[in-house]
Amino acid sequence: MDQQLLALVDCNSFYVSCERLFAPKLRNRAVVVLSNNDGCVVARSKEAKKIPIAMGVPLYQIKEYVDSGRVIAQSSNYTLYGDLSQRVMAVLAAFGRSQEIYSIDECFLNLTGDPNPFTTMQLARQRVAQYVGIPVSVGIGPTKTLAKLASELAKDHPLGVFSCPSPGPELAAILHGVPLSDVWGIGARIGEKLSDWGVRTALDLARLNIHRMRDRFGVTGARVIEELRGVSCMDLQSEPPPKQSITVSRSFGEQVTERADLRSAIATHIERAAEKARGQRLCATSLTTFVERNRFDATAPQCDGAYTVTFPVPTNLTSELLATADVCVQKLWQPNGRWKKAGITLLGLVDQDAQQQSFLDPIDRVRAQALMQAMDTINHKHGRNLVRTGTTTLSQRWRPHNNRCSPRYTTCWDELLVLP
DNA sequence: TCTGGGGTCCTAGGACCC
DNA sequence: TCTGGGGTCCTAGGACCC
Repeated sequence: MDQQLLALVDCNSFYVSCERLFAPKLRNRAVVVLSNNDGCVVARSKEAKKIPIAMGVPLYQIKEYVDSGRVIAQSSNYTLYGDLSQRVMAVLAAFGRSQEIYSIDECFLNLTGDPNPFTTMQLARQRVAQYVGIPVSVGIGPTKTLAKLASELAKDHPLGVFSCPSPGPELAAILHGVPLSDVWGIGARIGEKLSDWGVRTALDLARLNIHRMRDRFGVTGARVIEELRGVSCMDLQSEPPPKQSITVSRSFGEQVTERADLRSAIATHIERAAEKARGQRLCATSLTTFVERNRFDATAPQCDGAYTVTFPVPTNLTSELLATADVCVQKLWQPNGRWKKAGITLLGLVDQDAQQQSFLDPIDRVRAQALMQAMDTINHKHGRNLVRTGTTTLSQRWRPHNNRCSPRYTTCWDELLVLP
């Protein structure tokens, strides 16, 4: 069995690269792509990173750069990015045994057994550039975490591909140069706490006592250490796992205080989510509506809230989902509320086609059992071939303990047939 | 004045059941 | 007055990712 070998392919400044395909004047310039309402920066070109412009900064904070022409700010076009992403992924799929599409601009490839992984990835890079026109960086390593880390190093590498050495002094030297915050899975919070322990670099983390990490940060923390040591804890998933939730949310352009405005926004989000669910052939068991105040405004009254409605039968029908809007608004609205954001999440997703099945299964089971009993009894008594027919109805059973309903099936026998 | 949107996983604690 | 322990389900909240 070959030692596992993975590659992480990452599109460079993906949204900016997409925009550059159709606007050559954006090349070699500092470019940023903005979020939905042109609110803040969600992508930066290499030149913009150098200035530096931080990820996520609001547009007004870099207004001077934009006004002076030093930085070009571009509105986003997610349909375009989604389309180009599919093309990039399709080209890359041919270069590994299997592929896991991790995000819109990244995928893992399984290179296990490839005698020349570095050459293969150089070719992959060329092909993507040739067929789609998007520049990519490739990191190669024995675990996802190391491949990811290598892909960051690849961005500064002239060949655009970087291969992680096997665990040993050479790898240790590399990890020593990587700040903790660049390690996949270590965010701001955990990074800060680890810093208090004197852990500053990826090497410090790889050498940390794993039990200490496990006690303080759980299994996810311990996994990061193992992966940095070359022990794979995260498998490549070539089949995308089934979706668990669908969210639609938006910030308001300006604060909302009116009940009707809140209802209107929620209704719009529900309609959009219903479309998404039907598009993916999924039905929801529950719908959560949430509202938030402006978290940057300390004077805003506390009016955050969430309310969940559970459906007796999973649904993706706009009308059925929309019917919950009024009760949600009623629960969440308050006289002095000033809201900045509203959204809805569909949860408990089940396959639309399988849903029909699971809905019928219990009925069939009940019916079949009752039928067999009835037939046994009658046929035993009368020595004849008898069978009963009837209707099965679905009703709800209230569960006070968790404020939910569960389905109840009732069968009503109404006919006695004699079989020939 | 102006600050995105969509996900996942893990854990702790409460309620319930046997 | 005494009043178990183990398992499961559910939810809220925290942390992370792109």
